[in-house]
Parts: sequence; C-alpha cells; structure tokens
Amino acid sequence: MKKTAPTASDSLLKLDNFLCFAIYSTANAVTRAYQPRLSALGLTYPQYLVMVVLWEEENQTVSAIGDRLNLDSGTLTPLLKRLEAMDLITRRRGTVDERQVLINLTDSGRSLRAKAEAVPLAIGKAFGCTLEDAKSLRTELLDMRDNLIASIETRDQPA
Amino acid sequence: MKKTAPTASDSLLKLDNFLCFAIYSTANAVTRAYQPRLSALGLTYPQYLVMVVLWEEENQTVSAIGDRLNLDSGTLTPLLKRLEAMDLITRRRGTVDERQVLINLTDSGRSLRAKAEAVPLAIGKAFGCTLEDAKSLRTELLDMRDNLIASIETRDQPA
DNA sequence: ACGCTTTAAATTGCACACAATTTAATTGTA
DNA sequence: TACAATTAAATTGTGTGCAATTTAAAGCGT
Repeated sequence: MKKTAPTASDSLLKLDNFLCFAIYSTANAVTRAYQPRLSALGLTYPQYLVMVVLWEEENQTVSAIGDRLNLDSGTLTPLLKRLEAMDLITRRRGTVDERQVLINLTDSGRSLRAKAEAVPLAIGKAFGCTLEDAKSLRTELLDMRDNLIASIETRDQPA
Repeated sequence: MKKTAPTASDSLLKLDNFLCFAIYSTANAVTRAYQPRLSALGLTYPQYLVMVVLWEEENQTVSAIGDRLNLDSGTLTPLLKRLEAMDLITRRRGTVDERQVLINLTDSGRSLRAKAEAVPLAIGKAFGCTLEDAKSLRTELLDMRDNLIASIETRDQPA
C-alpha cells in the first residue's frame, strides 16, 4: 500500500496552520472566559464593551459607538434596546440632527462602572501572558485588523 | 473649571488597552474578510472550518469535530444539518455506539476542496504581515486560548 | 423651493455561539 | 442482571454579527 507524498496543497488547508482559526477560537474562548464574571453584572461581553465605550464618554451616537467597536446598527440597535430595558442607558433622538440617536448613561449605568473595574483585573491572569506580551500582541492584532478592514473596503470600490 | 486628575481606574477600563477587544474585533474582521470568497463556495466561515477539518480526516464524530474547533453540539448540530442539506456531508448514527453521529464527505463535499485551496492564498495578503509574524502570532494566540480554556475549566470544578 | 443624493438608524432574515436542558445509549458497579 | 451515573447529540432559548433593505432626515445643486 503506497502512501501519497505530502503535496503543497496539504499545508494550504491544514487547520493547525491557520492564523484565522487561532484568532477565531481565541475570541470564542475570551467571551466564554468573561461570561461568568459579566453575568454577575447582568451583561454579555458585547454589552460590556458598549458600556466601556460609554463610561469613557457619554452622549454618543449609535454610529460613534459603532465606529469604536466596529459594529453596525444591525448589531447595536437591538443591543442598545436591551441595555435601555435594563435601565443602564437612555436613547433619545438628536435635536439638531433628528436622524441620530444619542446614547447616555443612567445613574444605574454610571454606578455599574465600579463593579466592572474588577473584571479586567480578575480576567488578566487567565490570559497567562505578561503585560508586555499582551501589549505587543494587542498592537499586532489591531494592525492586522485594520489591514483586513482596509482590504475589505478596497475590494468593493466601484471601478 | 477644575479637571479631575487621571486615576488608576481610568486605565483599567480603557477600551484601547483591552487585549480582549483586540482579539474580538480582529476576529470579526477576519470573518468579514473571508465572507466574499467563501460565499462564492456557498460557505460561511464556521462551515468552512468544519469542511477543513473533514478534508483532513473523514468519518469523524460530532464531538471530534467539536474538540478540534472548540465548538459544542449546540453550534455544530444545526451547522452540520445545513452542510447536509447542501449535499456536502452525510450524517449517520454510529453502529458500534449509537449515541455517536458520524460525519462523512459526499463527492461534492470532497471536490469542493480544490476551490477552497485558493482561499487562504487569496486572504493571506490581507493580513498584511509576514509568514513568520503570522506563525508566531498564531502560536501566542493558541497558547493564550488554551490558558483561557484551562482557567474556565479550573474555575467551575467542584470544591 | 424642487428633487436627487447621502446619511443615520431601524428592520428583516439568516447563521452562528453557548448555557441549560432533554433524550437516548453506554458504562460502571453493586 | 438491575440501575445509577456518564456520555453523545439534539433541542430550546437568548444574544449577537452582518448583509440587505427600509425609513426618514439632511445636505446639495440647480
């Protein structure tokens, strides 16, 4: 029984060689790792990110939050409605530009911040890398992300 | 108007400092970047990963695929049913152990591989990093993922 | 002022992820 | 051999992500 020699195409479709899969499965693991601590605050991981953005700056439009998190209104609108239903944020139409919806924190939303500050500290260790490693990894990932986004935007330009 | 000095807690909840967000938003960008090329094959990104696993080895159980991709039956069962409906795979109960469901490729599924081989080549450039960078980044991410998974499993052990 | 284009959110529809539960088959153990 | 515990998938329910479309408001060009 003769075995076929490894071909070039073998290495092309090996899961273990995929950087994309490393990113994908690490992202899933991240949200799973955050979940127990965030559910103690009543938040999902994407909801937590939105709250972080709002704790940095209030009175932001849906688009501004979307630019920060790379998410569109199709994702954010229902998510923000849930945060509003939890009484963490308010949503009101802009007065100068009525197309915009301005998002603000409620008192509950503002006070949740104190509890949220414990989360990154608690999770930090689980990553199992030094702060310097984390920092350089973060930079490399964000560069790559921006490259990927640029490649998407270039691709579908009209000729 | 006096501004408050930056406190330690400021840096704790800064989105720009979050490694988790770098991973999260890069993962989203990855699936967006793959989407146009994969939809030409009729696949989503997770479906593509399942096919890659099956191109490496046929006749795998749902759990075996799940172990490889870190996904559970709640995600895989409906995904595999879709691949079956597309006539790319077959699902049949195991004969030795009837709890298992064995996944195999159809001829269409097997022949799709040739087209799929072009995908990583085409996307590769969009990452905008060297092969060596990609390799070390991949290793670091997988290590971190395994650390995260280990931390989850340790946490909810019974005392 | 009139339309035309652009823009901001919302909506619709589909496909993940995952916690929690259920169903059914297998294993372990008295 | 009974029978409790475990295991493999499936199911249920919730919450994303995102493409595509819709709705309504703003800009803008004559």
